[in-house]
Amino acid sequence: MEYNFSEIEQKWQKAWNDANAYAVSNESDKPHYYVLDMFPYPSGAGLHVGHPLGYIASDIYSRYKRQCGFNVLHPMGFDAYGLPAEQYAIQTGQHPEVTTNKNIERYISQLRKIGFCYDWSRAVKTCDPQFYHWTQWAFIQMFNHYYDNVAQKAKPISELVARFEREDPTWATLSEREQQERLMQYRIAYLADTKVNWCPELGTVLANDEVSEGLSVRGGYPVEQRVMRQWCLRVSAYAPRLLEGLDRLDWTDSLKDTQRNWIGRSEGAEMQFLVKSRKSKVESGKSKVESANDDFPITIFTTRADTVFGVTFMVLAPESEYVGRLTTDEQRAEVEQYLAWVKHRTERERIADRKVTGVFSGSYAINPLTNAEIPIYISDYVLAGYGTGAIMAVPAHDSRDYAFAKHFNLPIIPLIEGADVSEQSFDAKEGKMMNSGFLNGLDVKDAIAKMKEYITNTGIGRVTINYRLRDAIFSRQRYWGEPFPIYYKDGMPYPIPEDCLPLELPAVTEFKPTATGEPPLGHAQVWAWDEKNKKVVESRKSQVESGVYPLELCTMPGFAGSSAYYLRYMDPHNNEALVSRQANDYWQQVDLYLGGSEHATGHLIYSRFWNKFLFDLGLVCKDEPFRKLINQGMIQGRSNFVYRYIGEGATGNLYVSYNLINNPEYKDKVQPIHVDVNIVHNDVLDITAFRNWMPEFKNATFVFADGTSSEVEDNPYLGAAMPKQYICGWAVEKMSKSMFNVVNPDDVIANYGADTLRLYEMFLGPLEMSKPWDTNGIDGVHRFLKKAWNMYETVTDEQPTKEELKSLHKLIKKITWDIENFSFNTSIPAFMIAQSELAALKCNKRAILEPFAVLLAPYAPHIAEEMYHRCRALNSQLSTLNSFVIDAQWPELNEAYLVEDTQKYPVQFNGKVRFTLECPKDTPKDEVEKLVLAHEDTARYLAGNTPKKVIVVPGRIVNIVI
RNA sequence: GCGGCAUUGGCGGAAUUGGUAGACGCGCCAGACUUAGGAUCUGGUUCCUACAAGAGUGAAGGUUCGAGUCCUUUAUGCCGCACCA
Repeated sequence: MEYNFSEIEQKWQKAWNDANAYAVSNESDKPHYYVLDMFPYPSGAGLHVGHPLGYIASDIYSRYKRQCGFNVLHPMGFDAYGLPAEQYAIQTGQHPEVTTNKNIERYISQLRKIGFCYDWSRAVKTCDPQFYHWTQWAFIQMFNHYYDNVAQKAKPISELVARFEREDPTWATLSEREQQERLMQYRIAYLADTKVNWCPELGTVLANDEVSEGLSVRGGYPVEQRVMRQWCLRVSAYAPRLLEGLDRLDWTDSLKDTQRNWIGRSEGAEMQFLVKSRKSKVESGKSKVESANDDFPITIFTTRADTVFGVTFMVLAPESEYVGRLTTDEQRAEVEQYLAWVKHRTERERIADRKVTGVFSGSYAINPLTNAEIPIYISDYVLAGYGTGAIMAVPAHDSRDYAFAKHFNLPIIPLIEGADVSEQSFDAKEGKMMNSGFLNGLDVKDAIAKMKEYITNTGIGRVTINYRLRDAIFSRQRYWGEPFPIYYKDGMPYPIPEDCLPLELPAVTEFKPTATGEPPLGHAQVWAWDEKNKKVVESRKSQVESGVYPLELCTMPGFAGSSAYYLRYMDPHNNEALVSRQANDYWQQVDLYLGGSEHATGHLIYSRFWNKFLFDLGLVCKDEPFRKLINQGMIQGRSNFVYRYIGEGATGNLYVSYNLINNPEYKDKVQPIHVDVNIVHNDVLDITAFRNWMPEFKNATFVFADGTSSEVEDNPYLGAAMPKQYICGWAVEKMSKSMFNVVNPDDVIANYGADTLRLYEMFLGPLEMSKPWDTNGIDGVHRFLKKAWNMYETVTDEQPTKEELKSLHKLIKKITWDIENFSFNTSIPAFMIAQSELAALKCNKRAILEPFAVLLAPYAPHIAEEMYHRCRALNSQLSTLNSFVIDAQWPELNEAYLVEDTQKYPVQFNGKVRFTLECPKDTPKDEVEKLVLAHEDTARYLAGNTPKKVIVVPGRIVNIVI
């Protein structure tokens, strides 16, 4: 019987669907297991073969866990808010919701064809009001909480208010507005004027992880710096816990390192440098006596406290609050010119052009250790966002300070013995100190410690830890995102009551910013908050009636919806809470999370932050969301090329086969042209399809692999002509439309079936590695399924032989190990070997074939399901379609057959194998040694010598050193 | 600059704890069956070599009875971060 994959796959997909076979309950006596894929953004291009790689792996693991008796939560959903749908809306006027829903439909139909065991009843999409209800709700909680740095957890803002009332007598004297402004500095979700990444082309701000090398990650448009009033999330407050939490996670080291790097903890010290009042300096006798009151301290952060003796100047970031205060009248014009220049530079220019720039402020500070007067400069190599935005410059031991000192001709004092700083700085933290007062002679590490002690004792500073991680900017001047549940009264933000959620995204007809430069929500007719009646009303009413206030016009960024979606799957239809206590207690956390490593510094930080916040509020039971995480590699494209002849007499119509392009007559006379990989099979071009592909190839002629141009080979037999082969070249490139190398899983499924696609994606290589999609091997995998299928032609109830059982048990052991270790690629060879062994034994016994199908089921569920039922059909009582492979338990290992009764020991003399000793498998090491020495071959090879050493390895080998 | 990962036949890749390197698949070669076909089956296929023998996991050292695997140095490629004080 033919392996009719499309019939089998359709039959079982329908059966699973009709029986609701993969619906999961929150109430079960079984142990729980939660397997999650990073949900996709449904792009207009649909899925290509790279997308399902991780989904297939997680599906295999889910099915396996289910077969092992676990209650497995394995959901899928859609990250539905995002820029592409909105950009498309701006261009076409098509509402993003329409486009998004269309794309989601397409994704679902593509995913269904691959045969995943998702519980579709739990599907979520972030743009659904029932879903973003809880995104908005979480935001309100963040607004209503502050981070208590002593307790290291979030606490209600009311507690902070109570503390102010109790401890701060000035609190009561503040106006409502002043109080609110003060609280704003503590809230976890807060409004602040911050320097943001502004992308003029997209008309919105972007978070740091959404910008790469001065360009937006989506679209690649230039990004500039701007100060704007924005919603921010106090992610930085959680930096210590985000860092420390990594130690308890089962993630790869590289991903943990990426996060550690991004969080960027550095131990150091803050120190105060007193700025000499310039007035008293410039003119001491003339005006009234300017006292030391005019002196003020600037705080700097350093990790090299040991180098204070070498500080010869200071540098402030151009955005530093001290700049205005420090600039002297004489320097003001120059400073302002510099500030203007810095401001107009885009981030990209700043990165590309790293020449030394800066300006003297006119002021001097006092080095607290040497009492030397040191000039204060302003330069954009000091970042406002890191540390205090001010540094002490040690040119001898910091390369950036060194370059600056050389440029401005500032003194350089070497502090480490033997360090030559005439050409470059000595940055390494090693060596013995000199020119450093009481630090002289100490090793750098000891000097740092001693200086920290000194700083603490004298009170000129304090030991502190600095983090690179910054607060997340949470406002987007965009339409297609979650609206903020916030309205403004007297310019101050207030959350709308929780029982009024969700605050639904209003309809608009224009997706561009308004004429006055407001975000697109400014176009909404109905977008104002009636405080008394607790409802959204027409925008214009806020102008006239009292009690009606404008609503926030920004929306939330993409990561808002994806930060807690894994919790929602636990309890997706709950209208009372994000997730019920009971559901959360049952599922606990995501046991296995699969997705790309590109989310390392975005989604995976934000999710952990969000989860920790909810944990602080006692709403979730685990403080980390994802216990084990695996990054699947990217699937690159494998492009194919034809080679157009452009040499002498070229007509532009002649294409040379790849194997010939280095021949003298064609070398450097051909031009590679991308050809659609879908009309190439195993690098052989389908000539007819090529001619029909595009008009310019309609009259194409070829030099075929054999070097001739005639399309028909002389045929010694009568009849049909033999088509000749044109070989294409290839290269690994990004999978994209313009390279004509996009492979759609639908096409693979149509030609080979979903089971072949699943198996082949796994066979391609290790899950975590990047690899090109190369269809050349797919036939081999498909052939395996066909051969396996043929074994189920007739199934008998005969007793299996020992050999057959051994083959099966070897397979059970291997597949179990593979799945537990996510080594899916090595399973396919194991199946192939077992299949060929069983076929050689002509095995058609149910006792073997039924477990074989069970083992295959996670990888190729449709064919396995059919095989399984063919086995069960032997017994008519079991032949109903109501039981599925998923009900069958993973086969138990039978140790008796797994291991051979005898063990073979290859015996080596000085590394060369001379004979093989066979003995009972449990023979102890020293017994093996005795048997080897007693062997007749041993005596022959020893030839009277005594062996120096006999090594019996627990595995197999016996090594004799003569 | 800092951090991480990789490097094995013509190709993708196996080798799970340091123990017969090259599993399995592709491709290629030979054969079988066939009114020749992009079907199926069988055998072969790291390199060098007529054989025997030898060499061999980017390179060079080291540890070990034994190294693709561990250590040191180094080369190349990929990824992440980057005036982070």
